Amino acid sequence: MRLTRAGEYAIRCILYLAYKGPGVLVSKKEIAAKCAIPPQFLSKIAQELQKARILEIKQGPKGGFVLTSEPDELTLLDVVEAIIGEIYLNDCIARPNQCSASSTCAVHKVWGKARNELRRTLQSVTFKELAKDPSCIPNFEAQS
Amino acid sequence: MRLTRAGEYAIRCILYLAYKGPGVLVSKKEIAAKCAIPPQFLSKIAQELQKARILEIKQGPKGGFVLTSEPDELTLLDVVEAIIGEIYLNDCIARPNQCSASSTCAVHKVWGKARNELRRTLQSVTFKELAKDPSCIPNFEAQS
DNA sequence: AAAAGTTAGACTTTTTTAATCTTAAATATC
DNA sequence: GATATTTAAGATTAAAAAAGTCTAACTTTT
Repeated sequence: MRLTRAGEYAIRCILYLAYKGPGVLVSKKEIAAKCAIPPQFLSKIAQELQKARILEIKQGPKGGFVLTSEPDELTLLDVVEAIIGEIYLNDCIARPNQCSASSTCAVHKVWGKARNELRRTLQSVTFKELAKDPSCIPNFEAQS
Repeated sequence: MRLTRAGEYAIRCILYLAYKGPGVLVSKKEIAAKCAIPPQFLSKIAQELQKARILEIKQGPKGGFVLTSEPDELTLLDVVEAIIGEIYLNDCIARPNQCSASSTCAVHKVWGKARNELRRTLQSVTFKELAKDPSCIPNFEAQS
């Protein structure tokens, strides 16, 4: 019951872009270095984020990533689910047809509730707020 | 971000025992068959549950498992954490020393909050309540 | 056209989860 | 007490998922 590392990396990456400002192009190299993300792995993550229309990738020299979403509309949930897919806490809820028990079952309901709460909590936080607090990633200030 | 199958099995097993009543001995074979759990895997799960003092294992012929906890004091959280350990939603919260960011970081706080909510929700449900609704596992009634 | 930077998909490695196998131990029944 | 039944406990294997890397191709600036 853990967020994958890819998910954590995605959050860091977007946080960094949000800190730099929407519309500002930042090279992959810089992000990888500042956020301690393996560069190739970052590419894959960025691709997913682009598919979700959270950022845009610009190729060629002077290429990099640009945040296209508005930081005050972009939530933690958006980024997490762009990477790991819609959040489910257990298979029973994720694939109801594979669970032989009824969907009205009491255990089922609890997990459903827990899932909704979790999603709501992650949805309540925007990157605009998060980017205000640069303590989340070290050395945000140093160098460009 | 999913409950492991071992966790789901544990819930089913305890639900079945709670349904039968605390203090009632049920054979491993019966539980495995009714709850669709691989018998050997059930042994391992039961061992963990015994360590957590949720049930007791009785060996020999006429052996099996007995629920030792009171169903109205035993929560979903107890059973889940007996199997998968204390719940954490991300590594950053689970192993603070490995996260280079400060523990006062805003992202950190959100995950901490989400985790607390999740644990609280799972803790709010007892097996006494759950066992009232036998729809969770099929064929509860059939046979002994 | 060349060089710099990124893509995209396949591939490999590592880790985790799931399940099984084997030998041993406990206990009811005869 | 011997035997049959039932579960224990640890090692091992298998499967699945996650993490990361490699390669060849594509874009764009100069």
